[in-house]
Amino acid sequence: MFKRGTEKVKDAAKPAGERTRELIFERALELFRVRGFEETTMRDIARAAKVATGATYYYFPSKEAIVSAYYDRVQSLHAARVQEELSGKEGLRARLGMVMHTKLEILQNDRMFLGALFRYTGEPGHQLSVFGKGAEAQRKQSTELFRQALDGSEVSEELKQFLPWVLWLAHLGIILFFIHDESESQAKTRKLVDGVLDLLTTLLEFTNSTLVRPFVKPLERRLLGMLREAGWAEER
Amino acid sequence: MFKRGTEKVKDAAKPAGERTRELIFERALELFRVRGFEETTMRDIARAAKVATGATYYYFPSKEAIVSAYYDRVQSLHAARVQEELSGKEGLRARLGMVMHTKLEILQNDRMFLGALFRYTGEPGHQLSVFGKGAEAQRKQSTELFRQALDGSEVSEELKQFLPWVLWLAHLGIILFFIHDESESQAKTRKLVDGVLDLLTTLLEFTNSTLVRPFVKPLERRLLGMLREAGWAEER
DNA sequence: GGTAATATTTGAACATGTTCAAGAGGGGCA
DNA sequence: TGCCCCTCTTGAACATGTTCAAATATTACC
Repeated sequence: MFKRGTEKVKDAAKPAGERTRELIFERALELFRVRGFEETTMRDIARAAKVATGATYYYFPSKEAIVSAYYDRVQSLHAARVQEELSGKEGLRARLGMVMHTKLEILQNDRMFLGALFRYTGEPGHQLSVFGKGAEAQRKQSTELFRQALDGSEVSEELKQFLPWVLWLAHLGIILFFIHDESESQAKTRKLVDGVLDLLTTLLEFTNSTLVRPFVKPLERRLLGMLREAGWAEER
Repeated sequence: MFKRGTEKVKDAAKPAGERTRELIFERALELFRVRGFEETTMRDIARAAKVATGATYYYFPSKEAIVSAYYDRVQSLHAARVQEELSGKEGLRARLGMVMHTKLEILQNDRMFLGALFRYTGEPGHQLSVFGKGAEAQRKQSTELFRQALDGSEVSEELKQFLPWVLWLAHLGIILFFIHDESESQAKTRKLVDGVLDLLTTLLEFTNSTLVRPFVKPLERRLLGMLREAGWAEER
């Protein structure tokens, strides 16, 4: 599909279309932010980018795909932030808090159109379903961040295998809550994140205490087995 | 909007439109089942019901609203089933299992278009958002079923206050899993339900043991406080 | 039964996401 | 320079959800 040869010859100069793509992309996001996703039409976007109506479809397969591309960028911004701040940050609670809160910071101004990300959640075959094939790489990258946050902390081998995935799932829920949260600066979501993480930390410490460890260990095994059986294991 | 007077006079005979509504409704569901939600057009539905294209909108405000009406029916079927089977069924595990599994039974043949229910999950203002105002009555009724399942079991006052809501949330997640589950007869979902409930039951017993109760009690309080703060308390 | 009010039905028109055949532009190469 | 191929762009056309003013059927009431 791609001609490697031409790339080598012309390298420094961006392909001409690259600029158009970015133009469309940025204009679309601006409109989404101001008017919302629904209220922005593809014709609005094309007009704002000074291209023909159909041009957008040369770069994005659908309107939702623009939001999906935005989320790719979010993901990579987030990965960078996490990479940057994780080194030197000690303590599981602080590390997880950082991962969650930086994500929310990045999303802060875009709550208006984030809902579009969840539009195909219930449609398995769809390219843009959060749980579908198309988002597999995304999921992997995102769970990887949580896995890194766990590095160096005292959690059992079992937990290490599924906690990242559970945290990713929880983080999706938090984003949903965030979208619905009308409190000032979404303070309620921030509190919820802190509350959940405090509780999680407490629980982990509790389950690590010699008193209950013998009871908890088999439970962790069962949970792991259950999630594996549910098909979660397939994705590593 | 309604004339109470006329209702009293003419009661036995259904309004003429009622039959049209049902016709449209049933034909729509048939098509959704066979072709799926996306692939069925409003024109298809109207044609199948032998009415004009626009007629559907006299009875349903949108295409998704048909699925929403379907879900209303599911809800009421479910409530009936639960009412019927709950009396005489002893043991929390069995009672919860019944509630979950009967729900899945009712949904079994309609997985193809259930996804439409989740389409507006991320859009707070939307009438059909699962978490929005429009579904408040639904949520209340559904959580009420779980509350009833808890009746007569040994769970703390704190847990009784939020477990039904947590179970409702979990049941939403299970429906999502169900939709994505391509295993034979969705056996994986059934296993997941059983696994989750077994684990929950074990956990509840564990937390009720005198050994750990002193530690667990404050945790329950914290969790309750957290959920209240997150705004969950508003809905009773 | 007749009549006015109300409920229902119609189908064209509209808005918008998406497709597509046709064309413009531009760079490599003889 | 002229030609070819590939990338990019265009805008009309299409499909489909939705709206609406007008027409028709039904009902309530005398």
